[in-house]
This record gives sequence, structure tokens and C-alpha cells, in this order.
Amino acid sequence: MDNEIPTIQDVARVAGVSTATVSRALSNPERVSDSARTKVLEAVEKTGYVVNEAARNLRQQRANAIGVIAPDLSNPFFSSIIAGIEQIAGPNGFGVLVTESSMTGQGAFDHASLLASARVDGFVVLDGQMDLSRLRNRSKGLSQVPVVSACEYPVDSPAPSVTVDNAGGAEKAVRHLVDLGHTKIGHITGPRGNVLTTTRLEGFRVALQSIGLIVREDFILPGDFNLEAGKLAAEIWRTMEDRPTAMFCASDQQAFGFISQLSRQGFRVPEDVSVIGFDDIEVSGFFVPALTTISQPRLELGRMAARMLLDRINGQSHREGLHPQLDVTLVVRDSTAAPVAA
Amino acid sequence: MDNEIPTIQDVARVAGVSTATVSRALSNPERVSDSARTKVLEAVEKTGYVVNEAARNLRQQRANAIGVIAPDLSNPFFSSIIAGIEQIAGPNGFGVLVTESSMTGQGAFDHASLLASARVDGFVVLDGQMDLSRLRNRSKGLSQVPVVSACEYPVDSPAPSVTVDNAGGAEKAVRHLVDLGHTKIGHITGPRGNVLTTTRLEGFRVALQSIGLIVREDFILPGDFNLEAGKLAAEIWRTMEDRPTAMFCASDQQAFGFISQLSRQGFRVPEDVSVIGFDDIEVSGFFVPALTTISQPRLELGRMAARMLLDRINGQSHREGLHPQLDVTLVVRDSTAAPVAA
DNA sequence: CAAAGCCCTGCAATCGATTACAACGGCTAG
DNA sequence: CTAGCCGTTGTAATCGATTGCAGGGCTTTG
Repeated sequence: MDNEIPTIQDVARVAGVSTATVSRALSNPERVSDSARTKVLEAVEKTGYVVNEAARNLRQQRANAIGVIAPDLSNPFFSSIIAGIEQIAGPNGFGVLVTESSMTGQGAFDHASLLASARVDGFVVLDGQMDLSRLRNRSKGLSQVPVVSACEYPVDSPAPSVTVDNAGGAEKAVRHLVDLGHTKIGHITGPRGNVLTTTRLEGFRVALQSIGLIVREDFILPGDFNLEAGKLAAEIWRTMEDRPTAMFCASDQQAFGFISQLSRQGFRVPEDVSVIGFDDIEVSGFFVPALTTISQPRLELGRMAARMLLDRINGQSHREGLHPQLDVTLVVRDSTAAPVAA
Repeated sequence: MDNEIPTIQDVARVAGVSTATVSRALSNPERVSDSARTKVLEAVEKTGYVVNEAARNLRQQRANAIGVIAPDLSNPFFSSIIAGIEQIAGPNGFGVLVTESSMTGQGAFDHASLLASARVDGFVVLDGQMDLSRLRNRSKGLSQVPVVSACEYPVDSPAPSVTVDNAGGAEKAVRHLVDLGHTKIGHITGPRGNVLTTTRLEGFRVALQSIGLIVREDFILPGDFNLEAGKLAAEIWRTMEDRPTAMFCASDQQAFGFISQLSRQGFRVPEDVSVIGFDDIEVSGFFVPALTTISQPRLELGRMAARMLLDRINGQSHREGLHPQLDVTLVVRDSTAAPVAA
């Protein structure tokens, strides 16, 4: 077996045609004759030819790859989205380069350089804090840098984005708790400055008001999306004189931290306090108690973001609108129940 | 601001030197004069030049990227490893392309093609079931295809790998349970045919025997690493006439599924049965009850795999041995306790 | 029957960086 | 004083695929 990698020259020689014909036969099959096409395909089969992407990328001035900028790779929430991106990008011939936002500025891996260096044709950004303004444009015809925000998004950016209905999710959560009979409902927020934090908080406020309940500011605890934040919030809840009987958490992880810490202190969920999360990550259905939560279509989020980005890269503009918003659904499990009569 | 991307020609013109000098000044700074170097660096600064990777890759016949083949992207266990790979690859100028094994054969994204097409220089394989034999060699000087297995590994492959001491972990788990006073210890295995499954099972057997306990085959339940498998095992445990008082689970996720299902049926952990997991994923410390488990250094696993692969790609051979094995540690939390006196 | 058009194909330029080779100036040693 | 060497620099070939342009053969049309 020959160990050398065959080039288009080899294929051309075997097929008895020019390299131009080989190239055309492979990328524009309808532009060559039937006989040429079959000869080329046979030669490709025989030689085991695979296109050299580096050469193609150089000539075509595109990378056939997209970058994904995620804030935290170890968070299971993001990995599903990335899987969704993969599902679309791969079959379209695009590679997916994953980077953590925290890597910015590390050697040649600054994200701006990643684009400028022709390594990727665009980005899916999962981190709302990213400063997109520094990205330079590489592809000539495009009016804007090919970037699509998913999930989180910078508030003032003109970049297209795909998100979920965060306010609607908050409302569904509140309504569920109210339906169970709760009136003293608290909220643990996400990190300060995050769009998801503000939209979910706002949705929470609006929902309470529209139902006719007053919003108690002391029931709104500052937090983060991670486990630790839930734990800290639990400590605060414990010391409150007048406690909420139900908590709407900004993320499932946060809810886990909250429940975990309460259990450790001898409280029980949902008997002592109902808890509802947001995200519906895989483990939520298997937590103890199984977590009631707002389910996000994470895979679809990634798939749609990838589709939108590929469209932009290919010059087609917003097939599905500039800012599609996906629906979320309430998943009722065991962490919420009617409040015990006082 | 000029919207065109500057090339090495532009830098050469601004600096008043040839492109060769620019190239040398950037990649072999010691081979040019001080004056030339400063002129070049200033010109780079002024133009905002970033090397075109496609051109470099074509000329140098390498991609400056590595591929990661993971069985399941949504499993949080793998994402940490990928983060570790990123940490090493990025600062070394290597991109990281992530693919799921399930994508194999989808369009141009067959993994063999990925290598042959000069998109990546090598692979970190996280899936022990992968057939590595089909990968073709691209880089001339190398004796073997640059592949490093991490975590899981094909049993008969000559490829280097970095793993953890699975048997040792199993032994630590068993010893912990025995120390607590358990004698009836069961095990839920991983998926059939997986190396981790067999080494952990074997470690479990050996540990029991060396302590002087007999291995009860009916206490060994077949499973998988996922949540669902734990749930199924719980159903079996429930129907057993003579139940183990402690279960060693092949993964944390599996342990969650097991505990979750038992709770739902009214059993309590660790009062009715002690449970110990394997992996120590982030949520384990926040489960209810907090999970006792064997902790794997996942980030370090990824970092070391990346280092080994980069060494191989650069022609240096196995700086740290062909098959390093990292230690695991026992983390005692609340899911294990002494058995209640019968 | 000739002019015009179309389809298919090949030639050769091109993308942007790296690098083998040659040239050149200055220095040292004989 | 000159041959030889070294350090520095530039010229131009090179990587492999794509694609503008032109030419050859065939069909269509006036």
C-alpha cells in the first residue's frame, strides 16, 4: 500500500484528464460530460483521493470551519448546544472549532485572530459578555462579520441571535407555583449584567404583577448560574424571618445547589419549600427530588444557530428572521407542591 | 480603517524588507538582525497583520489543529477533558476540532478523511470503540499515525494512551465500603465490551478476594454509564431477595439514576443501601445525598493527552512514556455509611 | 454552406506563506 | 593583500486546488 497521500494531479493522471476537469467533476458534476465524470470518480476510488482542505481554503479564501465561543465547556448546558451545532456543520462540510471565552488573549488564540487568520469563517457565540466589535471582516462581499449569538446575546449588538423565550419561561414558572397555591414566591437570579438574568427577572416580576401579587424585593436573591450560587442562596433563605414558600431558580444547577444545601440543613423539598429550575439539563429528571423546571430546546438552539451562521457565510441573509425565539415548556416533576397550610 | 486583510506582502512593503525576512522575523527571530526585526514588528503592529493559516498549512503540510473524537458530547464527563485539551492546544497554536463518534460517515466528516484532508494533524480519541486502523498517515516522517487515546482505549491498539488507574479506583471503593463494615457489596457495571467496564469489574473482583470476601455473581448487575442504566439497576436491586448493603457504581451518572429510582420507591441512601460512584463530576458534591465517589483528574487527563499528541506530531516520541496512568482518589461524602445492624 | 452559439476541456494564473539557494558585504586568517 | 567564511538578505520555487480564459468540436440557424 502506497503511503503517499494522492493529490488532484494523481487523479488527473489516472483518469487521463486535466486537474481542472477533476476539480469540476467533484464540485460541479453537471459541468462535465458523463464519460469524464465516471472516469474521474473511478480514479478517485482507485487512488483514495481526498481533497486537501488547506489548498482549497487558500484558493477559495474560506476556511470551511466555524468557531464556537463558549463561556464554560464543563457546563453540560453548553455541550448539548455544541452537539447541535455539530449536527448541522459536519454534514455541510464545516468543521467546528471550540474555544472557551477564558482562552482569549492566549497566544495566537485570540478570537479576532482566529477569524483573521482564515481559520474560521464565522462564530457562534454562546457568551453574552463577548465583545464582538473587535472581530474583523475577512470575506469581502459580506456587510457584517458572520456571527450568530445563541442563548445569551449582547444587548446592543446588531448580530443575529437565536434565543429562547426567557420571560415567557419565567412566567410559566410563576404561574405553575401560583396554581399550586403559593403566594410567597422568591427568585434567585443569574449573574449580574447577564441578559438571561435580566429577562428572567423581568419576566418573574411581570408575571407576579399580572397575577395580582406584589413583588417583594427581599425575596429576590442575587446569584449565578452555578451550583455554588444555589448553596449560598440557601444560606440566605435559611436566615430569613419571613421565608418564601417557593423559589424560582435561574438555572437547574443553581436549583441543585439550593436544594442540596437545604437538605444538608434538614429542610425538605418540596415540603418546606418548592423549587423550580430553568434549563432542564439531563440530570434534572434524576435529581432527588426530580426537579420541576423550564425546558429549553438546547439541541435545536445549536442547530438553528449553525444554520443561520452557515446561511450568512454563504451570503444568504436571515432565512429564518434575524432573531428567532424558541419556545420553552414547563416540565412538572417532584420538587414543587402545594404549600403546607401555615 | 482599511477593510482588507493585510498579507505578508503588505508587511514587507511597509517594513521595507522582503517577505522572506518578514517570515523569518516572525518564526525564527534569532535569524534576522535586530534592526530588521524591529522594523518588521513595527510594520506588523501598524498593519495589524495576522498570518493566513491556510497558506501556512499548505506550504508546511500540517494543519496546526487536532481532532477530538468523543462518544457523547452532552456527557459532562467528556467536556472537562476537552477543556483540558484546549488549555494545552490553544497556547501552542493548535486549534481543536471536536466531533462526536456518531458523526462518522456523515458527508466529508468521516474521521479518516479529516486526517487525510489536512484538516487535522492527529487525534485524541475518547471512544474506546473507535476503529483506528483506517486512519491514513499524512505526515511523512512519522512511523505511526498521530493518535492518542484518552480515558477509554482500544485494548489491542499500539497507540499511546493516557488513562486512570481504574482497577485501583475500584479497589479503593471496595476497601472504603469494607472499612465501613459492609460485606455484601454489589456492583453495577458499565456497558458490555468497554475497557473501563472490564477493568473496574476486575478491580472489584480482585479487591473483594484479596480482602477475603467471596464474589457473589448475582450481586453484579449489567449496566451502562448513563442515568437510565442506574434506574434499571435499581429495579433489579429492589426485587432481589438477598440484597447487597452497598453498591459500587461504574459511573456517577449511573449512581444518580440508581439513587433517584430508589428514592422514588421509598428507599433511602445511605440508610438502606450505601452507594459509591466513579468520576466525581461536578454535580456529585451537590447531589442529595452528596455522592461518595472515586475522583478522576479529568482536566489533567485532557492536558496530558494533548501534550502527548503534540509531542508525537512534532516528532518527539513519548516524553512521558507510552501509557501513563493517572491516580484516582476516594472522595467520601454522604452516600455511604455503615450498614444498619440486621 | 457559412456564421454563430454552445458544450466541454485544458492551460496557466492565482491564493499567501515558507524556504532552498544564491548573492552580497564585512571580517578574519594566512 | 586575498581567499574564505559567516551572517544577513533577497529571489523565486513550491505546496494543491480552483477558476478565468481560450480553443476545439459540434450543433443550430439564416
